[in-house]
Amino acid sequence: MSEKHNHPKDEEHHDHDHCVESALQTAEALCLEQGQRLTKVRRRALELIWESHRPLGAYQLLAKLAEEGFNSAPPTVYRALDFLLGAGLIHKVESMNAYLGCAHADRAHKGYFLICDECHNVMEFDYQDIHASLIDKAKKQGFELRAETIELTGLCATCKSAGEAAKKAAKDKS
Amino acid sequence: MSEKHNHPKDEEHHDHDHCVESALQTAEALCLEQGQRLTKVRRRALELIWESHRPLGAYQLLAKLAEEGFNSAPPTVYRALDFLLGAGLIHKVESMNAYLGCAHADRAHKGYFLICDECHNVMEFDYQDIHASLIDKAKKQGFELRAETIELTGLCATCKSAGEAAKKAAKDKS
DNA sequence: ACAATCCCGTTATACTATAACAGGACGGAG
DNA sequence: CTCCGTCCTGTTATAGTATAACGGGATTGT
Ligand SMILES: [Zn+2]
Ligand SMILES: [Zn+2]
Ligand SMILES: [Zn+2]
Ligand SMILES: [Zn+2]
Repeated sequence: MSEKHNHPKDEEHHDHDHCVESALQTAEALCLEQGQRLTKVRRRALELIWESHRPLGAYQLLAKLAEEGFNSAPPTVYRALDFLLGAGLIHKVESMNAYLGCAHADRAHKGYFLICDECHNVMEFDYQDIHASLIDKAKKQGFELRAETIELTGLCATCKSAGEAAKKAAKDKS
Repeated sequence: MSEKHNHPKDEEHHDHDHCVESALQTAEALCLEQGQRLTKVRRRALELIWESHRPLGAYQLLAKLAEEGFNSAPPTVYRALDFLLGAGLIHKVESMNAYLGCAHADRAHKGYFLICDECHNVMEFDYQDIHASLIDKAKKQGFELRAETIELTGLCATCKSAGEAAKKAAKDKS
C-alpha cells in the first residue's frame, strides 16, 4: 500500500502544468470546505512551490513572490508557508529546510520522502504499513505520536544509472 | 528487535555519569581504531553533548565550550560537530537543529528518534525491521539509500500522564 | 630537520526564522 | 449599511543556524 508522486523535470510524459492546476483546485476546495481563506499571496506561494520541481527554500520563494510585486520581507513568506503547512497543502523537508507541495492534500496521510542527494528531486510516499508499525512501536513506550518526519536520502534511479554510465566510460578510456 | 536508550533527568535510577563515561570510552576506542584524532575540543564537545539530557543546539554547545576557555567562534563548534557526526558519535535531530550523543556508536545502525514536544527528551531506537522495510521499498524505486532521518514527535509517557493528571485535577475542581 | 597534512583561530558573511506593532481588508451581527 | 471583531498584511528589527576563506600552528611520518 504505497502511492508515489514523482515529478522530475525530465520526465517528458508528465504534464506538470496539469499537476499544478489540479493541486490548486484541490487546495481551493479544501479551503472552502474548512472556511479558510486562500488569499492571493497564499495561492501564489502554493503555485510557485508546485511549479518548482524540487523543494523550494523559503527565501527562494520569497524572491519569486517579490518579483511579482508582493511584499519582500520574510514574514510574508513565512506566514504563507505556515498557512499552507497548517492546511496540509505542503510539507517541510526538515533536512533541507525546504518546502514541497503535497500530492495527497485531500486525504489525511503521513508524508515520507525519498530525496536524491544528486539531483534533489523528491518523491513522496504514503507507507501505511510503516506508519502503523511506528505507531505500534511508539505505543509500546507509552508515547503518543503527533508527527512523523521521515526523510530518506540517497541516489535516485536516474542519477544512479547516470553515475554508473560515467564510471563505465572512464573505465573504457583506460 | 529494538533497543532503546533513554536518559531523562528525573529517572533517578539512571547513573548518567557512567553513561557519559562509557560513551567517551567507546569514542576513544573507535577513534584510535580508525586513526582519527579525538582532540581536546572534540572530546569535550562530545562530553558536553552527552551530559545534556536533551539534544543540544550548536550555539548552546558553543557557549559551554567558550565558558571553558575554548574559542568562541562558530567554526569551532561546527568543526567539532562535523567530526563527531562523521565518526558516527552523535546524530543531528533535523527537526530541532540539535545534536545528540549516539548510544550505539560502536555498531552500524540507523538512528530513529522519539521526541517529546513537551519535555524535549529524546529516545533513540534502532528498528532493524523498519530499516529493512525501507531499504526494500526504496530499492523497488531503483533508489539507493544513503541516510535516513526518522524523527517522531509527540508526547512521552511521563508528560502524557502528567497532562492527564492535570486535566483530572481541573475536572475535580469544577 | 622537513614536508605534508590536519587542526585550529579569526573575521566576515550567508542563510533560516521569528518578534512586535501598526494598519487595512473582510465578514458577520445588528 | 454600519459597526465591530477578527483575520490578514506591511514594516522594522532581531534572533538563530551555518559556512566561506585565509592564515598560522600542531602532529605525524620520513
Ligand atoms: Zn503529502
Ligand atoms: Zn537524482
Ligand atoms: Zn545512534
Ligand atoms: Zn515528555
